[in-house]
Amino acid sequence: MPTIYQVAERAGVSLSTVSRVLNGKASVNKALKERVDEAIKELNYRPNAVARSLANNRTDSVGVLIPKRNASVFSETLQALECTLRKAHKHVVIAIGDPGIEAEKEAVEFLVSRNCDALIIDSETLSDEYLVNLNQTTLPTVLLDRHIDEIPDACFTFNNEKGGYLATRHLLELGHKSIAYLSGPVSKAAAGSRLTGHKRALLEAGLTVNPQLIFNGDASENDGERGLLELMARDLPFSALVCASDGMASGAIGCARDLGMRLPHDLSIVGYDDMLIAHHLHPKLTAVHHSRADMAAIAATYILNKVYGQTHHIQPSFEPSLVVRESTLEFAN
Amino acid sequence: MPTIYQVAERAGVSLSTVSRVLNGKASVNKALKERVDEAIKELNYRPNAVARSLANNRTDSVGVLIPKRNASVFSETLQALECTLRKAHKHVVIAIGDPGIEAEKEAVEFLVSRNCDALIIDSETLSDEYLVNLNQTTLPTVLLDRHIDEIPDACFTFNNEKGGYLATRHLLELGHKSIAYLSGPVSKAAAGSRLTGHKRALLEAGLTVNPQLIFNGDASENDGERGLLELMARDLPFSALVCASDGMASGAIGCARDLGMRLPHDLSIVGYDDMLIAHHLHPKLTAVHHSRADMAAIAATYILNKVYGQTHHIQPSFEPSLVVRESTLEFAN
DNA sequence: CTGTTAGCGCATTCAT
DNA sequence: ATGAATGCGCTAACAG
Repeated sequence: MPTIYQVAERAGVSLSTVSRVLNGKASVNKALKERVDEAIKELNYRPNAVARSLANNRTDSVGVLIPKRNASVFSETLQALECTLRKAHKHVVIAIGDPGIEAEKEAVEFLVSRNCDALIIDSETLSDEYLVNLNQTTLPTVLLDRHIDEIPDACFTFNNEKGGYLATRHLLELGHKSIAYLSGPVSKAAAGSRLTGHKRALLEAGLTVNPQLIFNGDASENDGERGLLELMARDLPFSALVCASDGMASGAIGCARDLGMRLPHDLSIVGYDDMLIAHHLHPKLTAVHHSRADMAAIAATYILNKVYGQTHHIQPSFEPSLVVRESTLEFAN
Repeated sequence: MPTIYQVAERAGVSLSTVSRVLNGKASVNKALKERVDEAIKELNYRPNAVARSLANNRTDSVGVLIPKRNASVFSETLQALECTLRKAHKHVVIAIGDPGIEAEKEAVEFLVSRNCDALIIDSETLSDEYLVNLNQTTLPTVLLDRHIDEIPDACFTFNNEKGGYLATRHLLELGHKSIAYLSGPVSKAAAGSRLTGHKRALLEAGLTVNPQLIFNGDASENDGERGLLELMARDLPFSALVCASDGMASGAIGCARDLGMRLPHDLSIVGYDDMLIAHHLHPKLTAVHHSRADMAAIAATYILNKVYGQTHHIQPSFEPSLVVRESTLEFAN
């Protein structure tokens, strides 16, 4: 590997001059510049990124912490991040969080020890305090799918309330009057907001919120099944079901089929997230969709602006929308 | 950030001594070592990875080129790679290949320019020649899911022939005599091998290979549907169908259902890959399974051994296996 | 076993 | 506009 010295020698200039044409900040005599460019080509010179990093205290890398969980979210997020960052000549160093707060802290440590210029973190388990501190004292950090009051600018979240609202309103518009709800853990903001949106739609339509029609579970397929069974055991009739995740919807669909129900005739179901499986379920799942890719791209752009002084335009919001497929049907009395 | 000098000063030793206790290669007087350790703790010193890289010409990073395609493969591969590399204190820099040979070359260039110590490449489009040259002249490189004769050690592939064989034998064991086959592009080694395995199973069972029962398509869902329709149009009865990918199986299942067939009674179907969707399809898909995670982990371990002089044991092979679910049934005449 | 010294390749003062 | 000198933080000879 040739160094900047050899380029300088071949071009008959000092290394400072080479450095200048390389970085293009200071101006250089045209003739010299050409000689340098030629030398660079002849030697097939490539600047050494490590040396450059040491000299200017910057690695042009951003660390991404992302948990294992589901494949769709994982790949959509990562692909969007990498794509927008690489276009800006930044590289992404990944750390995949094993579950557990200690493991995630370790992963962050790892990223920090790698001298990343910034961090993009998708974590539910790390504490607010830790993240705020990280962002303020160690490294510029942005958060995916999470909100912390102290650092609003660094947080990117979906409008879950609206998503919950859209799901339920769709069912209402189809004429359903009795709508059950399979909720994720309300201790998590996202699940709570979705439920809030659901209730708002109900109230707006002049209906009342009946707690007997709401099941609280985690977001798993298993709890989708459990939830449907329990709701039916409560013996309150309902013709439609909103699931706070595609996984729950999948579980509910399987359960309904086992119970001999015909879908969507006997029960309309809407899911949430619109991941790959929504399309593969039968009937194909009507679901609330939001784009992780958009969120990731915007978060990355924010980093580009803030940390690297670029000035991309940031489109401010990404709203959920409803994708209507085959799992919902007009209410037929 | 404290430097090694400050640690040396505080401990009252030279920076070499600090470096020695840090790297633990040369031996250091116990008392001195303790003073150094203490100073490190007091200052909360962290060695600067960039400076270290510059000094020893090594970044402890491995570049991973992986194409966009499907989420399951993407995340499974990446997670396994990252996990095994991070345990060894190596970090992974990712480049996600946009389709196209030029884009992938650019991505490799990007990784190389980042001074990765090694490359792990999952690409179908880059030419053998390019990859061999890369591995031999630029950087140690391993290939995922691809074989090149010139560099056998650097290639990690599945036993696709066996997988195709297993799929068909399963059907034969269930009593099926007339088995159709939806093939991926036979120009690709993997698809070709699977088909070869299918034929071997047929021949072994004393049956003949009927080209009329074989459809050649890409691996897409669409071609699953197209394939089934075309096979049926050929008017040769068959009671079972092997699909060379889960995607094709998904398409075939949807198509069969649209045709009013009852699955698996009217047609047994087996898929290949056993990705997430296999579980979500209805009926749940019986499929050939192989572990991308295992392959990725082994490839990473190979790098650890070869590039970083570690001596992990490499379990030599990862064989496909058949996961029987609900989409195959005994042949009932 | 320990300290001194000289790079690793580049960016960046500071003179000129 | 150009070149010489210095330093980024660390490792690795080398000498003692």
